[in-house]
Amino acid sequence: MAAKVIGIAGPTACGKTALGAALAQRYGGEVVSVDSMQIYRGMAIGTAAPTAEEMLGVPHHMIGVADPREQWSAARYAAEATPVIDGILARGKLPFLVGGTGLWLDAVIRGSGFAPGSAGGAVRAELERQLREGGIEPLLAELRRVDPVSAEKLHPADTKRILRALEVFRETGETISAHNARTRALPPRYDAVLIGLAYRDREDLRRAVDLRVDAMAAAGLADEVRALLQSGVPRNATALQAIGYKEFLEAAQNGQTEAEALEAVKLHSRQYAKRQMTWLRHMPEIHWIYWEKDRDFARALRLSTEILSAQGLG
RNA sequence: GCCCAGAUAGCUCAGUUGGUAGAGCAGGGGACUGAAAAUCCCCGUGUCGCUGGUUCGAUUCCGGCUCUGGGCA
Repeated sequence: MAAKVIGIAGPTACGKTALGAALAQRYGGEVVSVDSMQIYRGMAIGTAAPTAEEMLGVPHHMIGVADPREQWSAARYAAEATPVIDGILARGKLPFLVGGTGLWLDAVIRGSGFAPGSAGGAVRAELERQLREGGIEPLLAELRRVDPVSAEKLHPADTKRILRALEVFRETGETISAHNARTRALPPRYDAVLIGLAYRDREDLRRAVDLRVDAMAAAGLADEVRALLQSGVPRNATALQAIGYKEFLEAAQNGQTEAEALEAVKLHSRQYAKRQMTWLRHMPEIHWIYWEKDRDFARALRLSTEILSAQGLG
């Protein structure tokens, strides 16, 4: 029987961090962040990583563990987070997986099911060269030949996934569609109880995002971005694709003000939240808790414990 | 007060040699298995400022009015 873990998901700025820490405190658990940008060091402000006070004395893992010059992936994350989760379980405690990166959450719970090959690899580099020189058509034709199922599903403009599909086939001889079908059928590594947190009204989300971004600015986001650049993080690093960072790089290039950069951060955060909701909505096993106008934290806590005890926890 | 230019989708604007209109952005929906805070796809009816006139027919042409820029007083 797979071990039980709790997952807390939801769009950005909806209070996952606070709820996760409070629940972990109540249940004597530990928090594992599931966030593709909080893993990088030196990005606490812009990624809204929990502060010491916000952690409520609960141990938090997988925050600030990576060099921002590195490129982490969902697979790398799953490989590193799994022993951490198992360690928590071995100590007889309950792991709370808290974060907004849907794919990563999925990946840890499922157990690493990724096929080999990755950005920076030799096969990928070769594919990227072919794309540059011949365009997508020949590659798409190749994919149609070796993996018609994937070719049918992918839009011709989705070069990232077309390349990845070819990469998997070249690396392993198995098509990515066959690989995915096979790993999907495997039992998940953990038995996860998923709680989703979201705003009932989109306008409330918007307000929360605006407030948070203003708070980040007041906390010194601009300085944090500068410090990252000064420490030698290249502008094209994955870490600097994070919302809250890339906008400052762009603003500097276009001669825009910090205020304009912050407006872009707010806009991109809203659009990101929408994409997160799209991802989470297709997971039917999530138990949703919606914030009403009053954003009643005590109620969210109560509903959460009800969900958990219904699942035989607590 | 006079002259000129503009007034079209939430915003910025294009367009219709007269047959009721379309881009970008915003917004909405979706996809997603080693870049995922990434990447990709789909979705455009709105008194064409108001009001008269010409016309079979006006958002388009003409007159008046209102508003907004700019210029002259």
